[in-house]
This record gives sequence, structure tokens and C-alpha cells, in this order.
Amino acid sequence: MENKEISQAVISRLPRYFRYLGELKDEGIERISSQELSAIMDVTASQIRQDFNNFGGFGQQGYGYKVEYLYEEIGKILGLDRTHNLIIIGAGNLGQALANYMNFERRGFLFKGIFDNNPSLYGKKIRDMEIRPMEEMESFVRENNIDIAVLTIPKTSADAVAWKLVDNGIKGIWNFAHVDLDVPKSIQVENVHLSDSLMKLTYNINRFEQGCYS
Amino acid sequence: MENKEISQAVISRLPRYFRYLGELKDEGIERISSQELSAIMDVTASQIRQDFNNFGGFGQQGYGYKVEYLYEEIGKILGLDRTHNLIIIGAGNLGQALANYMNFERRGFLFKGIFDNNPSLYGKKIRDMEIRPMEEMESFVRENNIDIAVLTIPKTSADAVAWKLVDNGIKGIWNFAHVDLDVPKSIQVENVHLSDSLMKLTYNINRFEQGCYS
DNA sequence: AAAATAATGTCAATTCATTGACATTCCCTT
DNA sequence: AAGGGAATGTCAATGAATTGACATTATTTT
Repeated sequence: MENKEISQAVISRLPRYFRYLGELKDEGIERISSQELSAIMDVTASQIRQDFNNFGGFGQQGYGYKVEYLYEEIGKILGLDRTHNLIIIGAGNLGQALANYMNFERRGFLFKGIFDNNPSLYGKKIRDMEIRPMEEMESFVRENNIDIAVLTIPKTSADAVAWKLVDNGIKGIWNFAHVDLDVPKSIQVENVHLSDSLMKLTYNINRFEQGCYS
Repeated sequence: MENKEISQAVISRLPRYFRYLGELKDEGIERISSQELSAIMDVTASQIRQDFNNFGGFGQQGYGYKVEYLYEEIGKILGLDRTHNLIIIGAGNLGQALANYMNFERRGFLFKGIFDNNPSLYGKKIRDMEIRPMEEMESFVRENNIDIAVLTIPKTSADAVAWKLVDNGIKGIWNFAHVDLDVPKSIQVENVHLSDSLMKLTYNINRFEQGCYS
């Protein structure tokens, strides 16, 4: 019954831990101390221990952490021990690329369908999956217990589509549309605002150039 | 000679301000108060004023902010008043999608080339741009004053490619490869780790389900 | 032209996140 | 089996970010 809220700052770091631990595991390394992990990942050992302790003790004093065990536990925290049914809304460049590029199944994401409202795309196959017309989306979500929708549609229609998804039982939205979706707080939204990210990059480039270095 | 370092927390919020101000501008709205913006964007008015004041006062007391002026100024801060030469490394699903999908030119990013090491792609046209062999990358970066490289290649080769870019004068890397690049601090790196983002989403979905609500 | 109003700029207070320090616990060796 | 060493778990201290409060200054109205 752990019920204290864990900050998103901590959560944001978990996937990175997970990635490094996965690599260590693949290298056959069995144990690691916060000190060693600290050196590899370039964060403080204190933060590592603090982060893990949010979820209870995963280590053994005097020994360190068992890599495989820790890897599994963090995976569980992130929900990667379960499967999630996923669909992609919008079969444009980005939607198709994500369908092909992300190795969804590897982490328990079952790619169940891809939708678009452009009739010339209907039936085209992406990863052995026919592109379906948008009209079928709502019933499909309901009948196939879809958990996650990936939104790769223009921002103008994003909110309307999001609400249709919500009304049919979606749990989370991975939002690539360039708007902030206005959905109930019970629906989890993870935004990937690519242009925002690129702007941060240019800020930092310019800052560095204008900084004391030149 | 403002020289105090501005926190990345503030920078991360600037693109979002920029987006909302752009929309307000398009709607023909000329002035706005931090109070009103606060209501629209769902952040505190205090934070808005604090954020803007990092860069000097953009508003007028008793009046508010001039939308267009503020929009322009934030654009300048983000470096969007200049042009940046950009190339894409890796013409796989994601690289091609970004080339087609991102409206780079709109914000001053000049799409100058796309590279891959798969000979069967050489010469294929993406946005009127032939895919070039990887071997030409280094000289191309040098000779065309490329500022930004978009890395959409497998993680195994990411570090090696990054260093070639660095050696030929790149200023920033927009990194979609699933590794933390080990480049000099003078090179700006903006990571887009898509699977990390998706894991955060599943964490939050599961957290909500297991929370007190069910 | 002067007073009233409105909203910024800024300082202080609070909250949140990170780091440092150390006692505790467990492993490993003798 | 017992003691030494090593690294966790945790608490306290520091530092950073956010919020709240208000004096200041510009605008607008009378």
C-alpha cells in the first residue's frame, strides 16, 4: 500500500536507468553499486539510491544491486511486464514511420491497427496491417480493448479525435500533434512536441555562441 | 551584457509560450495580460512574469504584453530569427518521415541534405533532395556550413557518426538514436528518446489504474 | 491634469529536488 | 563463527524552482 506520489522528475529518469541496466545485463554484468552506476551514467550516486528507494529497497547493503533483478523491477514499475494494446491515428509520414520504426512488441506494446481519413490510403499495408478508415476507429477501440492511441494527426483535428478515443475507453494518448490536448485528468497524455525540442536546441546553440567563448 | 545563466526549466517553457502567442497573434489579439495568458495556458501568472523577466521586461505595467512584440522577442531568444543549415543522417523510416513531415523552413531551418549508408537508397529523392552516401557527409558538413545534424541512425553507430560531425564543425545534434552521445560540452545535444517517452506513458497509465480510483 | 485603475517587475516565502553525510546492515574473509 | 569492510537506506542540509505578495509604474478615465 505504498501511496505517496512519486514525482515526475523521478519517473523521467527511470527509462534511462532501465536502458543502462539492460546494457549491463547484456554484457553479463551481475552486480553493480550505486557508485559504479553513477560513474557510467554521470549522475550522483546519492540520486540513484534516492530514486530507487522511492519504490522500496532493491539493493543489499554491503553488496550493491543485482543487475538483472533491478532491471526487472524497474521494468515492472514502468509497466513493461504487462501488454498494452496500441493503435496509431494518422497514417502520414510520421504515423507510418513510427509503425515501422518502433519495435513496439519488444516492450509489450501490441500494435493493433492504424487509421487515417484519406481514402487513398485505405487498405495499404503497414507492417502487415491494413490502414483503416477513421470511421472505424471508435468501435475498434471499444471492441479491441485499446489502451494507448498514438496521435500523429494535424493539430486542427487532434482534440476532436482525442475525445472520441476517450469516450471509447482509451487510457493513454501518446500525442505528437502540436497542441495541448484538453482531456480528462484520468486520461494520461504524454506529449512529444518535436518542434519544441528543436527550438530548445537552437536556443542552446545560440546561447553558446553568444556566451563568453566565441 | 546579461550574463546570468538561464535554467533549462525556463527554456523548456519558451516554445510553448511561443506557440500560444503565435495562435493569439493569428486570432488578431493585440494585447494580453499574464493573468489572461495564465488562464489559457494553465500555468501561474507569477511564473509567466518570472519567466519573461529572465530576459528583461517585455511588458508595460498597467497594460500587459503586446502579443506580436512578445512573440517576436521570444522567437529571437529561441534563435528563430536566424537560419540554420540542417542535415539528416539516416534515411530510414524516421529520417524520411522527419524530412517530409517537419516544416523545417517555416522556422528558419534550411534542409540541406540527407545521408545514409545503404546503397540502395542513394539517389532516391526526399523532398527534392537526393539521398547521399554517408562517405560524403564529412566534406558536405564542412563545405556547406551545416549547423545542425538530425541523427536517425541505430545506436550502434551513433557515437562514431557524432564525432565525425563534431570534427567537421557541427554545432548541435538533434539525437533520435537511443544512446547518450559522448561529445564535447561545446556541442549542443537535444535528445528525443521516443521509447523513454512511451515508458513514461505506461507508468502513468498503470499508476492511475492502481491508484485510489479504480 | 490629476486621480484611479490595472498589471508589471521584483522580492520574499514556500515548496520541491538534489546532494551530502552517516549509521545500519549485510556480505565476505579469516 | 566472528569481525572487518563495503555499500545501502535514510535523514538532514543545501540548492533550485515555483508561488505569492506588493510596491511601482504606466495607462486610462474623469
